Amino acid sequence: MLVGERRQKILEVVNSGRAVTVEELSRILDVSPSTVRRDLRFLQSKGLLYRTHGGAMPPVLSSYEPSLVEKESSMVEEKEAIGKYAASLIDEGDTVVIDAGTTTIHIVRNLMVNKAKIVTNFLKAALEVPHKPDIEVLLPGGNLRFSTQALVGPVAENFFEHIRVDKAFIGTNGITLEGFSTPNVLEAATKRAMVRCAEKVFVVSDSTKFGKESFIRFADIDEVDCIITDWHLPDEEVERYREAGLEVIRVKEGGTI
Amino acid sequence: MLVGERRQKILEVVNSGRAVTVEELSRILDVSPSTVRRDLRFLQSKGLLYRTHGGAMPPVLSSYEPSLVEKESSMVEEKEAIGKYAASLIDEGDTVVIDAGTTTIHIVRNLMVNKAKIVTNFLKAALEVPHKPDIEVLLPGGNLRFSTQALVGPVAENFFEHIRVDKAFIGTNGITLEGFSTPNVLEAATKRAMVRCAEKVFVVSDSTKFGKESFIRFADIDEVDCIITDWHLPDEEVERYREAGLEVIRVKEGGTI
DNA sequence: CCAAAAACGATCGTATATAATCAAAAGTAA
DNA sequence: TTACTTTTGATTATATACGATCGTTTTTGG
Repeated sequence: MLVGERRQKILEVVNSGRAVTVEELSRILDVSPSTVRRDLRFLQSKGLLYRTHGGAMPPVLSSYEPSLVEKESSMVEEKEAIGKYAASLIDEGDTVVIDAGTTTIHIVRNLMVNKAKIVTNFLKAALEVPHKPDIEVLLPGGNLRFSTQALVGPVAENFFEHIRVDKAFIGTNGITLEGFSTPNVLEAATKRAMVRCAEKVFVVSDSTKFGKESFIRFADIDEVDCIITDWHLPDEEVERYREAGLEVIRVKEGGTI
Repeated sequence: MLVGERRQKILEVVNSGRAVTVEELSRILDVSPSTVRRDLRFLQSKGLLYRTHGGAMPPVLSSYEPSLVEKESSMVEEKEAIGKYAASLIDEGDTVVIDAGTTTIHIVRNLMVNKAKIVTNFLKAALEVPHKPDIEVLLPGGNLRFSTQALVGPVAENFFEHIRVDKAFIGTNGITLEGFSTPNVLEAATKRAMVRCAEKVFVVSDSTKFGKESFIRFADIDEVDCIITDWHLPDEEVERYREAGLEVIRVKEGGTI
């Protein structure tokens, strides 16, 4: 069997959604474990699977932190509606920070203004900002996290500590009455810096994140001005956050309110 | 049998969906393995099949081979060879700067090391660095230029002024005995900062840039240690730059010297 | 926490595939 | 015919793939 053929078979097995062991692949493909390991290393370097001790699994299942591909596939309509509405809040000439995430990407895709300064630590977003003469895209420096395409670390934090912007749109993995949280320490630190550099802070998040608490808290409830979420969030939940002093906006399908 | 006819038959076999070996094709078509390899090489260069050690397979099956779709710009083979050779100059554990450009992208695609720190102002390159645990990708901040996907401006320059790296690989649009030049003012300033932060400076450029002078000069001839170019550059030209104190490396096709 | 077991990466010798080279053959044009 | 180019197959040095081994790291199960 040819090298490429074999690697293709490995991808078929792994991307069918299940995890597989080195020993198993070695048996199926009739090659030594060494060879299987070499192949897995190669495929991992291309980002096509995730290597774990003893075997491999699809990249989307790689950790408790869902990858971009997976997350983008769930709640897409809701996220798009949220992004569209959030984009409508950006005024001509504004300077705004846009966080990394599967919801925030829809903000830049729906940008309406002709003049603005967009600051983002999200490479995917930076590349999707509409090309207009008076729209400027600024990136902080930092370490690139492959899984989320976000720039993080001390360089990024330092950048945000030295700028002031009109509005920040932040994504999150968990929302409770205590605050907002995310699974990754580095990204949390960056989000914290972004929150602090903005005049007005918006959290954009679909309704499934409410009531969940992730690993690290990056903002207290009173550090955020407004939550933009979708139509599924129940009234009583909205009420609780309003009583805590936040503005809560539930967008309807299509991004209206 | 005519050449075109034979190649057509190869495509029929391969695009029927299965992988095929050189030996098998040699027998079917009744030509030598050398000829089969020549045909396969030709067909691969057209993106019509994917070559793997020992044979070939349809391009759709080789989802891990991205370079098939992008044969857009000129001097692709030369640039790839230059990039491959430049990549081989990066040692384990090095910290290197990689500039934006159509040649430099091939450096990251051919990275061989397992441990390195890659600093680049080129978003496309940052996203194509192989995912390995000890390879770190660092971006300077800055303004994003849409046309080149490069980060430029004062933020980027300031970043490079405050770091030191082992090697820098810089692209250029013009090379004369006076120095190196590029059309855009902002990018020139960034290149200048990159040149100054590196222990050893390599310029990577295909041979068509020699003798041309672009708008802004970003480095004098003595600020660069080595030029890596392709096999088309004539001997007398090489000699001129060597007399000026530069190392000039002409890579052969495939990235060897 | 520790120790046994499993999996790992690195390395090496062997086998195979490949590109580069060259000379012969076949085709082309004068 | 001759001079020239293209195509081909044989040759050879180089590159790549592979499995086995071994010392190290990670996981597991007390």
